[in-house]
Amino acid sequence: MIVSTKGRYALRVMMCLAQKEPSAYIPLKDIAEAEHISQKYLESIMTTLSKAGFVDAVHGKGGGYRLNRQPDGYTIGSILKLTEGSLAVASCSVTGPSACSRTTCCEAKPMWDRLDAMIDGFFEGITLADLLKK
Amino acid sequence: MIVSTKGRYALRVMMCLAQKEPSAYIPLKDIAEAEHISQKYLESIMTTLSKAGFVDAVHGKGGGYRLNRQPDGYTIGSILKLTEGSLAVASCSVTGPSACSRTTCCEAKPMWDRLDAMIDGFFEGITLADLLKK
DNA sequence: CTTTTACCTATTGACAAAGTAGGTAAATAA
DNA sequence: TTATTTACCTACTTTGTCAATAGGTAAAAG
Repeated sequence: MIVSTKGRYALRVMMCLAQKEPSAYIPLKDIAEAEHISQKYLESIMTTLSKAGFVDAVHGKGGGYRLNRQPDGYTIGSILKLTEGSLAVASCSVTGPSACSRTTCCEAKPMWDRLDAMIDGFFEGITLADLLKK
Repeated sequence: MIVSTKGRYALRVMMCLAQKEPSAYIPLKDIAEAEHISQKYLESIMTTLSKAGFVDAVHGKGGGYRLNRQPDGYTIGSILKLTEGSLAVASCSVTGPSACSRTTCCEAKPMWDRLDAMIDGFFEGITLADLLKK
């Protein structure tokens, strides 16, 4: 499973916001209820989206979250990469401490890399607006 | 991460066997040592491969495992699907008890399905022989 | 100054992945 | 026949991540 609930919830939330009045701020509570997601869990996702500049957040009464771009300004890839951290298919393609030690000699690595690139291209070629059209 | 060690180990083992004398039986111990995989852990993987008819297994002295087809008779997809169970990208595309309850109404489902099909095509289009050529 | 909201730091529970332990059954060589 | 080598089987432990929970603090508006 490449995409966990975190990424899928993020997608749903963004789609939810995209269907609201663009200027309106929607409180987290409302989003959680509409999407049947735990309010507390959703908090961490919204914070991620907010810190990355994907949504505007406003405190206090009348506050909440809203998109700060048109729906076609968000690729699915950007949302998923932000919330999932990585979309790597196998740890072979990962760099850093959890990287595969065989990276330099593994015959399969070019295959993993090709697939990673393919998946990246797939998600970068779809925007929120595309999903809403259906 | 779509592919765990189980699937990656299975790939390596199959590639290892493909490079041996086709008629020879290779003991599990030798494979484990050559690939630096825990002998006990590898057992469960070999059993899966054997039961599915991907390799021949022979007990006793002089026994072990060997491929029963040419390397181009194994697609990477068949090996991964066998050992990983499923290559589904999101639980949206899974059927059964762990399936996503929104399946019928989720706007994103067609996207997951398209990606799943793409990944399946990718892995089914590569054989063991292809990997060995590199 | 009270309410509403976002934001922050832990902790818990569930579950699967990864690896371990200790046996049984089959086949061969001696 | 007997000892050895091997595959096969069942269960357990460890580890780590995901998903969710708990209990606060800071900002903004009425």
